[in-house]
Amino acid sequence: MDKVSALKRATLFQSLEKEQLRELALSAHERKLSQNEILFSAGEEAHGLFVIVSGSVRAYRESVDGREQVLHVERAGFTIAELIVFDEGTYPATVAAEEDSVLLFVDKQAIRKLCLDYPPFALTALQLMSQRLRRHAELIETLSLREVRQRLAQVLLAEAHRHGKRTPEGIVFARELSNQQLAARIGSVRDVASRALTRLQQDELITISDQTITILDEALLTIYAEQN
Amino acid sequence: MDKVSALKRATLFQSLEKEQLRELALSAHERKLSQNEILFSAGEEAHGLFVIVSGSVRAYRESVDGREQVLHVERAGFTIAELIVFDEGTYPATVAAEEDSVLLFVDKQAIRKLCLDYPPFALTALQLMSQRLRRHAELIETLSLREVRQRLAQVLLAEAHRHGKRTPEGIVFARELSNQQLAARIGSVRDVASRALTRLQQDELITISDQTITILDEALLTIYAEQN
DNA sequence: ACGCCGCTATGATAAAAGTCATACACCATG
DNA sequence: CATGGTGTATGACTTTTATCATAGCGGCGT
Repeated sequence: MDKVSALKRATLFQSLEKEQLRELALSAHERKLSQNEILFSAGEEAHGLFVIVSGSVRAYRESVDGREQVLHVERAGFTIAELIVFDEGTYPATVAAEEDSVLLFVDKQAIRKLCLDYPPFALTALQLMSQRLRRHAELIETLSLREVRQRLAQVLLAEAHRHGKRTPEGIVFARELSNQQLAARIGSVRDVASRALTRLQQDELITISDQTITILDEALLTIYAEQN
Repeated sequence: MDKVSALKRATLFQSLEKEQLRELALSAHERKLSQNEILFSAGEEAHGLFVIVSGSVRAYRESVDGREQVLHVERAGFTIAELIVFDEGTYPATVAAEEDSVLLFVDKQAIRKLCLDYPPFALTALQLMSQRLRRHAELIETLSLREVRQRLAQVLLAEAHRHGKRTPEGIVFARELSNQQLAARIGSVRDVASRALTRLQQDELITISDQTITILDEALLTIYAEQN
């Protein structure tokens, strides 16, 4: 793998010069993950961050009885666990591969050095952290103030925006998440997610057939997700 | 008010030299808030951040039916809405005064300039954002995976650590939060918070009398808050 | 073809949370 | 001292969410 060009594709390293990327690449090493393989667990000692070269990973927390809540999902070009570079703490969440993935580990000292030597990089890092904070704030609001079916609607809308195609019938996209995965996103359990999905179909907000989901009326579903 | 020494007391500006503080102080201006007065609302155009000089403020989101979820509470020496400096977005939450408070507004351009001119400052900012992210992750876990009474227990433990006094009977602290405020912290409503509080007393985990709360057995309450 | 695995669906029921109504204590203020 | 505001407590009830059990589908390897 060409580590330099892999790093270059990451948003975090956008502002860096070739020379800086080369230096980073020296300390970077590759890590391959099969689907659902755990990269690290919440609370583990942290020595660096990871750049996602291909595939995608999820960061989640789990309760004693095995229930999971996904904090965020990151895809190629993004980084995971940046925050441990700056506060010297342990990993704040467990991270596992959503699909087979390739990552690059980068030592935290190298990143800190970049911040000090090259301020524009620090600004990029701050921007990324800001976006993450915003998304977390959204998630907090959703978990606290909306109910299961609305949260599910939000996830479906997000999926639609990520990889849906607009057609005369509505926004169409391949179903990539099992009921179990949906449940982990919305803070519930498999059974309840299944029912909620059924209900959205009964209410004629979506249709599902053949692992293909159609959002019949985006505006309507959006109102439904946010109202009350 | 001496703006320079007020700024100096903020964690965010810890690493700055006198000269830099003086320059910041030039553009800073004071804002006084009475209890519950709103500083800004979620979604408003943002031009800078605020340093809390005295008092405390809460950042929260609300639903259409008026229910609130507190994201975090900040006290003197801390800053609020730092993230808007770095991602050019609007304010991510509504902020209101928990008690009568004095704040200093600082323009975002001044902060960006500091990041570029003086990298150690950027690192401090990144550290603060990291801590905020960690706390948000905790909140997400709590909201998603624990039930009301456990969330309440967590809030009480946090209050105890913040301003409780250890005595032979347990940790004692003045009750500063109404049922309504407790509810907003744990993502529920007044009635439910009231019942949960009653229940914690029945279970002999805490006692309340005369606006004074005693945590009878910290270890026990902690287990209760986290277990299952 | 067969059983096995992973996934979905759904009925029955229980538990948790929320809603609504009422009552009461406390305190400031006219 | 009556009045209104604020905060608390609690019973009765509904809705939402979770749990448990069962059944079915489709793919896969032996």
